[in-house]
Amino acid sequence: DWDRSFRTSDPRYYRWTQWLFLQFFKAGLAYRDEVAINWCPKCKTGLANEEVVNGRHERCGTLVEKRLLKQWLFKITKYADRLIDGLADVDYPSRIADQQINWIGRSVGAEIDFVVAEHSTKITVFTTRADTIFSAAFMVLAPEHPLVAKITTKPQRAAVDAYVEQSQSKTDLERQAEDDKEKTGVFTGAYAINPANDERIPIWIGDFVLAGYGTGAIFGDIHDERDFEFLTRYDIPARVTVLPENEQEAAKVKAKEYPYTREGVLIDSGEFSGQRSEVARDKIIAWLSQKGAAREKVNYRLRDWVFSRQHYWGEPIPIIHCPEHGVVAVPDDQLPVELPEVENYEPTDTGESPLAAITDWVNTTCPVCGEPAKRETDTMPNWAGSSWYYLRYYDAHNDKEFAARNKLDYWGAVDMYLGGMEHTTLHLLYSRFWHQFLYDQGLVPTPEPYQARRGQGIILAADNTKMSKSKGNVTNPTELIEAGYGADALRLAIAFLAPYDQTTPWNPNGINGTKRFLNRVWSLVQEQVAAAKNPPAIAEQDSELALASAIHKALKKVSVDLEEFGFNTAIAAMMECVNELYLLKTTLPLGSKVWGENLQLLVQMLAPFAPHIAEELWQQLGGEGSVHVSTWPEFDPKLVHDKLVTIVVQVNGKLRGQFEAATDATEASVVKMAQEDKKVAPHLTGKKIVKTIY
RNA sequence: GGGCGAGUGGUGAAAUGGUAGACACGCUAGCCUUAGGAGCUAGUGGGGGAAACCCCGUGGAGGUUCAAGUCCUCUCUCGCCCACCA
Repeated sequence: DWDRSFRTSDPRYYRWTQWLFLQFFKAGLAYRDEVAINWCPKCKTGLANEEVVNGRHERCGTLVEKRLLKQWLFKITKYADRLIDGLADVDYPSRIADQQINWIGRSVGAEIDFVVAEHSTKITVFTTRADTIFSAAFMVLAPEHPLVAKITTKPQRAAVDAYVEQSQSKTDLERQAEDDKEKTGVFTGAYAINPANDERIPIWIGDFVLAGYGTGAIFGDIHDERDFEFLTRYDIPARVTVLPENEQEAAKVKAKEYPYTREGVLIDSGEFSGQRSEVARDKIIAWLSQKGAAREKVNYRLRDWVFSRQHYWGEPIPIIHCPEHGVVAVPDDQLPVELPEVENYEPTDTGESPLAAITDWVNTTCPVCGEPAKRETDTMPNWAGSSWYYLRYYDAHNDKEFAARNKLDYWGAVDMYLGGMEHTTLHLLYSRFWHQFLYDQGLVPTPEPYQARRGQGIILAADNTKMSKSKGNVTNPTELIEAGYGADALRLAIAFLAPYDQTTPWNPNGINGTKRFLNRVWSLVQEQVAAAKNPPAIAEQDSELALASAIHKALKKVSVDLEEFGFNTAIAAMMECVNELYLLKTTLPLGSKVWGENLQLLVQMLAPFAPHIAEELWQQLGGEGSVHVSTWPEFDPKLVHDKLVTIVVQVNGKLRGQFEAATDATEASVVKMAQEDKKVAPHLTGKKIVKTIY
């Protein structure tokens, strides 16, 4: 419906994107914080975690750097559980749901406090293996951990400072240890007290510990592969507290031959010795909690969503900074905050948006006090406008609300949402988050935006890599159409290529087949239309029945396959049907009313796949109105069943013969026919039939 | 290292546990045509055979079953996603 079209870059649209942002802001879910964010030096902007793939910006492939910047963030982590649980109520393919669950990375464990010896400070660590607490041999802080400077002893200061500086200059990719690269760290000189057994353990810093996950600190022991590697390298004494039940294996574990990371039986763990580790885990957390040194904690791999961009192109974040009143929302009646006209929209390298240079735009007044204030100059990411666009289709031109409630109620959730797999942890996740928030605010009627989701497969180039403009391996559809194939043949070729959700290479010759098929349909109808001027006198009932049967069998297959996205097999069924019609027309002359009616059914089936040719043929066959608004035909169950069925006979599991039998033949008669079949009989002579399966 | 998925002809692919390779591409031969990069007909998994027909065959090894591409166990390979996430 073209009356409902709009652009997300149009101020009449992004006015509401800004308004929705302010709802997040007012609910405390959009906040400003100074964080080490991913920075793309080429695009000169900050990025969300989701936009960094293998240490590179997913758009341009540039190696991402870390920068400490004051940024707008969305508290998507608050919705982590909802984003997981909501998947149970929608129809998504499991690989999409699994990927989102995996991305959110829910991890249940505990936070445990270690007191720093000779200090009053505590360091909190996160662990999923509280049962191994008695084996804690050392502690490691991320280089960015706020306590590093405070606890480092004088003799170690120089080494620690050097290490911190070195880690900060590394990109994420460089910090990631590859297989041959060893973990590095440096001792702070300080010690922590293990709350379980009061042992002193050394505190190290190491860049394999991530500042952004958990508490940025861990305790290390022999029951973790990374920790094992670290303690081996730096010769830190360690103790085994979990043993496998297998005695031989347990001996090797005791000898510290390798890190034992699975569940087992606790030893050397105070009152918990002798218990199964998975049972002891919760008890130890409870025990430490009583002492005030631990609490249950769930962590997520998901990070809060960095929402600021330092681009000109983006919706301005509708915020005013007032020296007196701080961060103030732009009042609704002053929306939209439009992008100013500029000479130069190139990004700067300062971490500031190019908007910051436009003083007469930046300088404004505070909506609260009317005193001079400055506009926020960061803009929103491309994901902002796309996070709610589907709602705007319900009420595309409303200038009072983002969409009227009665229209939202009427349309409800999106029934079927098609899109690429690459959106799974970007747009699809983001828009579910927005929608869940809007639902909580009472602004939309459904808890989830999309009832069902399907991901289409990617068509690869002939070289088996993804078609992309930058690689220049793209087959341009326009060229095929200009080469005389037509849009219908192209649509069919794409749909026929492979199952809808499958990634598959483009076969440049496939379109020959679909064009040939359409030509055959076309010719058949032309013959019919011409012959109908002098209809044949004789009609043969058996052939007419065979004709209807061929059509209805295809109709059944197409009807079922359409619902299941089985487009390739639906098209195959129509091809099969047309092949059969070509055989039939030799015994049943074209031109009859029966032919006309059945060909109309064929054209109706074809219409969703080849809309243009179907419309033309529909009119040639005398169809009323447009084929595309005609009622989808129902297949006749009586016609899809054959009168004869092929019976296949196996003897001792081997295929020995086949014959045709009437569909309504009795079991006894079919068994008799099978035994008497001239190919089957020789395999039975001189043998006793033990069992017959019909 | 973790998660998910997939391995079937020369190619893309079909196949509620019941005739493996539907449908198509490509190829071969023939027909038709002034011509074919059009159309039509026939053939096209491998091996054997004059033929009827027989044997083998869905990455590999086992298993369940009257019957396995399909179910189970182990294993190899490839693809996608995530990844020092404690």
